[in-house]
Amino acid sequence: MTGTAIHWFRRDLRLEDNPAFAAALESGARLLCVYIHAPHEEAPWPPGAASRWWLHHSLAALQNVLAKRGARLHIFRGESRNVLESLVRQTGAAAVYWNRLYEPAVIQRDAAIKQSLRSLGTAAQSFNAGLLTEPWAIETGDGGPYRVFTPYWRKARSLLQPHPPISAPKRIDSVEVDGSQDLEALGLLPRIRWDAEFPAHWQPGERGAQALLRRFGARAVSTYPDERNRPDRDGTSRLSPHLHFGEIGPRQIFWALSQVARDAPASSSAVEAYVRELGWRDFSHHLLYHFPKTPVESLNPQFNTFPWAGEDRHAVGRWQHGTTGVPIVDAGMRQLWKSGWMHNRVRMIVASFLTKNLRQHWLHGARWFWDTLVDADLANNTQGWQWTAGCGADAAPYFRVFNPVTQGERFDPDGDYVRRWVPELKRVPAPLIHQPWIDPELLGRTGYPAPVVDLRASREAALAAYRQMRGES
DNA sequence: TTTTGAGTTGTTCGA
DNA sequence: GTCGAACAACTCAAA
Repeated sequence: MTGTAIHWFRRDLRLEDNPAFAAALESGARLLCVYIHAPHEEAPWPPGAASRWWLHHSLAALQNVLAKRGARLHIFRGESRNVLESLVRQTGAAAVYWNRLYEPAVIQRDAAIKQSLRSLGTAAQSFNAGLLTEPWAIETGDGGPYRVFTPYWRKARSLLQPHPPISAPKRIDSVEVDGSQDLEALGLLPRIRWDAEFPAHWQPGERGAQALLRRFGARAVSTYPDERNRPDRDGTSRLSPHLHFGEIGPRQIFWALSQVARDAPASSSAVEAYVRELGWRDFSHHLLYHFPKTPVESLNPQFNTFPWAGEDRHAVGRWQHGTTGVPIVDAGMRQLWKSGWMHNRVRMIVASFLTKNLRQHWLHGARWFWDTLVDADLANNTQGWQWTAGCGADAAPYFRVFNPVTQGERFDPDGDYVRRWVPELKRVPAPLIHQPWIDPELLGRTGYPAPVVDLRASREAALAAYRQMRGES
């Protein structure tokens, strides 16, 4: 055994197919496992409340699997750089290993840490554990970044090969140091217990991720292309929060689903459809890396003159709490509040409603999602909101305003999704469930509010606003 | 350099 | 009920 190495866990909270962790073990050194809580270093987007809930339970799960293999997860708080340098001094560690992240602030921090460790004579090595392909590895013919998904994906997909995952170690030869904190001391759990229902929906940690992947690969993936649009069904993988925290990596998923397609060729086009969604996740990171201002600025500068309606706290509040009087919107917002997650189809509907019907700036929506989603991810959240608002890369054309009644009737045809999350409407029959206001007497009996805006008039106002912006530029 | 083909997820209207 | 066209040009990426 030669010396000590540090593995710095960040958002790679798994043991299987963890390249940095595997390299640290491979080095033959004894291993010090570290997590450093430093949310201020992710400013201006420190983890939101739902993310913190997830992180708490994911770290607890990681502590358990490490303990079973003879290692302890050391938890610290403070400045990442100070903590790491102090640990290097204490242990005489020859190397620090970690997996890369792609948020602008974190990239800067990590670059500085890498440089300072090396200047102290400590090796610092980083790896890719979180993406199929890293942002700088895909270039246009001119050597620039892509702004359109389809050519991006053609290129990226052509370079992609499935690789079997690196196995988790059975036994870890570990090092321990003093000064580690209790997980509870990080204060990640909410003081007001709005997370009461979360455990019924989620199992944070690597085991939970693997269980979902097995279930998805065995059954759901074959019907994914159609079912993924149905919020009333359980047709999606629900892997997004696990991916965000690195409890599973996209390359593990790609490998597992490639095996499914190999064994059952009929499912291969469905597998391809899902892998393409992993491609969108990569593409979001590609855009965030090359356009680092997009978390706070529209990618399309024309939108700097867009006539937003001005912040309407009342309307935004009703949107946040699911009392807009538009059933599919309210169902989505309440699903988000109660479970920390919202079906993707419904995310588009509620985002279109906020940015177009209420004409509120997309950042109001992005910030609420950031605080309430267990899968809140800066790259995906930014791109998703900019796409819907029409100001992002490859964005929806301006005239594409979702009609929540039509969307409800098409994708929640029996109204089951609405009834599940909006119990006031439990007894409203299918023909009216997505527009109960057309029967005022029925609406009165339910106690459900009338719509906060007129759908037709607000759609026209949104289109007029876009025309105005384009006329000015 | 210029040209060309193409572009996640929709809605409305009129035939 | 179903179908196709209009909605708006514009920018991207590659030949």
